[in-house]
Amino acid sequence: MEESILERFNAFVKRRSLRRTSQRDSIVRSIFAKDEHFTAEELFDRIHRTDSRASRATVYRTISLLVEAGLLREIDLGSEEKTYDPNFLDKPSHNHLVCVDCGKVVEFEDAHIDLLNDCITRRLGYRPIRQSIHIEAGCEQLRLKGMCPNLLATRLSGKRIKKR
Amino acid sequence: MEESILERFNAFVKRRSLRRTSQRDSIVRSIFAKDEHFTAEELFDRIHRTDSRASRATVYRTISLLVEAGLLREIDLGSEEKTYDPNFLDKPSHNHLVCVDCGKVVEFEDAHIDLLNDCITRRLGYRPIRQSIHIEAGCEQLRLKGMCPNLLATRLSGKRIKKR
DNA sequence: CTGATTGCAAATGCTTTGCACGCCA
DNA sequence: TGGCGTGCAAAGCATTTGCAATCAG
Repeated sequence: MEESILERFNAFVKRRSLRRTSQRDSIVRSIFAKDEHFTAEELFDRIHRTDSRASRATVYRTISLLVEAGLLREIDLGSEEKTYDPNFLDKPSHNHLVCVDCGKVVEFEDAHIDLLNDCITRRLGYRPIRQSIHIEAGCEQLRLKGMCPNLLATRLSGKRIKKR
Repeated sequence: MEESILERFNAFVKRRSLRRTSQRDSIVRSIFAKDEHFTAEELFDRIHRTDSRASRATVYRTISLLVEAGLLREIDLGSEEKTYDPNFLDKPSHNHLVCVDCGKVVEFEDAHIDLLNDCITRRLGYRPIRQSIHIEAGCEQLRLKGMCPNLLATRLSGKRIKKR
């Protein structure tokens, strides 16, 4: 799975007369080893926690290349930093729900929504290209039972949820 | 119309034991005199082109206050800087379509979309709070007739359309 | 070989903040 | 009068860029 993405990236690199390097390979592998969203800084940390090595600048530059290649997408989760989503190859038209209580991000696809958005776009006189839905919602569990497992997990992991 | 918003802001200011100042008044008036989206920097320029005076810091600080007061909303139009939308008081649940050709932003509301999003949110086990749809689309006119009036207007006005 | 790539540090650009002075209540 | 508010410049931060050394093809 990851290998095929690496191959696609290398094909892109060749097509553009760029060069394959160990840093680029490491970065691409690191990104697609998980299905998690990440910021540039988080990716830089993740890479440094393994044997691989790549400078901050190279991480930023490779992310840009991946976005240009269409293998990675920048998404808006409401955080200050740019966030990237490696899951658009599997789910080309998914959307995001962010829990305001625990910060958990849920990905979802919905054909009805896609169709409706397409209709709206055409009715406005435009040609649909891309659409994304950002839902902010609260834990139903937290409201009903007074607690939410993700909230707990989030606190324990010390993950910060920055709000704009 | 703008006056009533100013009144609401001043009520908010009083409720929080803050103070009414000429700078805050000017900034609020300037924002709600138009229905245009803006960045902090654009607002700062706009204010300085009139008789009013307010420092950059005060502009930023007042924008934050307005967002806290629920009178202004931060939106994501894909630009690098934070963009603000003064139209949520009139249209509490509108969305944005951005034309990739000319950068024009079209606001639209749709009850079907809102309902569908609510259903999706509940089906995922969450309590709906807020949802926003971001549509990127192309000028149908440009494709069919080879030109788009907004594209021309945009170029003449020298407005820059930054892409992320 | 030759030009692309990397790493470093410096530069950017938007936004926030510390501080002294001024002004609203 | 007591603070809150303002303006200025400095600080912060994520991201980008210039440049010399290095490396891929």
